[in-house]
Amino acid sequence: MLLSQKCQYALRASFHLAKCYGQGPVRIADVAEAQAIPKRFLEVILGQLKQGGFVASHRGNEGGYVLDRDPSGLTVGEIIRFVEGPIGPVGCMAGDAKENCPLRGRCVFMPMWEQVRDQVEEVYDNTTLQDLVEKERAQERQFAPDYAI
Amino acid sequence: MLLSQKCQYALRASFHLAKCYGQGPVRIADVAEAQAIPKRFLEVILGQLKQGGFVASHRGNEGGYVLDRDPSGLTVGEIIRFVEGPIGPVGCMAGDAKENCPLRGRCVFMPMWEQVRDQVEEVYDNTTLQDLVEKERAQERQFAPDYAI
DNA sequence: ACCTAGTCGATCAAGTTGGTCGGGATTATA
DNA sequence: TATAATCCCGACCAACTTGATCGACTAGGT
Repeated sequence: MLLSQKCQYALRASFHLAKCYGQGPVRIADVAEAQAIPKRFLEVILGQLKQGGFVASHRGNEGGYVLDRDPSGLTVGEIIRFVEGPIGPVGCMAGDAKENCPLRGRCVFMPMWEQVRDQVEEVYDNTTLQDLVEKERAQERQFAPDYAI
Repeated sequence: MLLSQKCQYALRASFHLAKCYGQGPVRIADVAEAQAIPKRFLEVILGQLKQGGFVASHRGNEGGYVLDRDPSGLTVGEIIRFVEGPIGPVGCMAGDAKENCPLRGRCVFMPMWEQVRDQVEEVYDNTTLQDLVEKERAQERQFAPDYAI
């Protein structure tokens, strides 16, 4: 039912890097502070996202992380699937678990599960990090429209 | 992301009792066998559903469980909420967890979470046990239309 | 009285979650 | 080349949840 904390952290971290896209590396500590994520745990998460090709890192002084994908082409769904595995309300919809279902083929719930999965994927796969960044910028303009005056 | 095994068992058990609605008590062992649920575990689950007023039990010889609600008025959503708690992709949408969110008020993800929750609830709250029973009966007619000849 | 079934509380192994820690490797800059 | 900043890596860990199992007990019908 719920997304793991780790997955939410991964999304928030990616989002933060999307905000800083094109501005050079961002330190783990900065991401951690901005997004209220435990720093040591974030190290683990960013390392994983790096394996997946979502982010890239620069070591040493002046180092940090950058988003390694164009935010306008990177969806929330991709990140969730990478961290959590296939999207869906039950495990028996994908992979080998599907074959092991004792009710294989005659499970009345399956159409409902599929309906839910499709609805959820629809949302996650049509939300890009760019969308979120723009949404936040729009909100900031609304609540502090004259910050530059 | 996923519904717990327990919740799926609860749904399958309720569904089975809905199939037998109006035909007297069904033994735990029968439900367990029909729905491929570990019997001892099912005891626990049915006990819980009884507390929630979803089912009723009759002890002694010829005893068993019956659905204590009209299947046409009992939705999947009700059962899921009873077993799993509030529906939604993240914990910080309901109750006290909402207040504890470090990003309270300015979380860009919240509208997306709400969208997902609404879509999922839409499906679960509009599927009754009666719907599922009828769907299965229709399927059986399709695959074995002449079983009574 | 006796059999059948539900009931209740304790218990439990294994896996997942959500982290933490120490120290090592790498790089920019002075 | 020293140094400070920064990421990197594997090990470790406590707490919780999941998915059960067991034995003994209680209630009901015949």
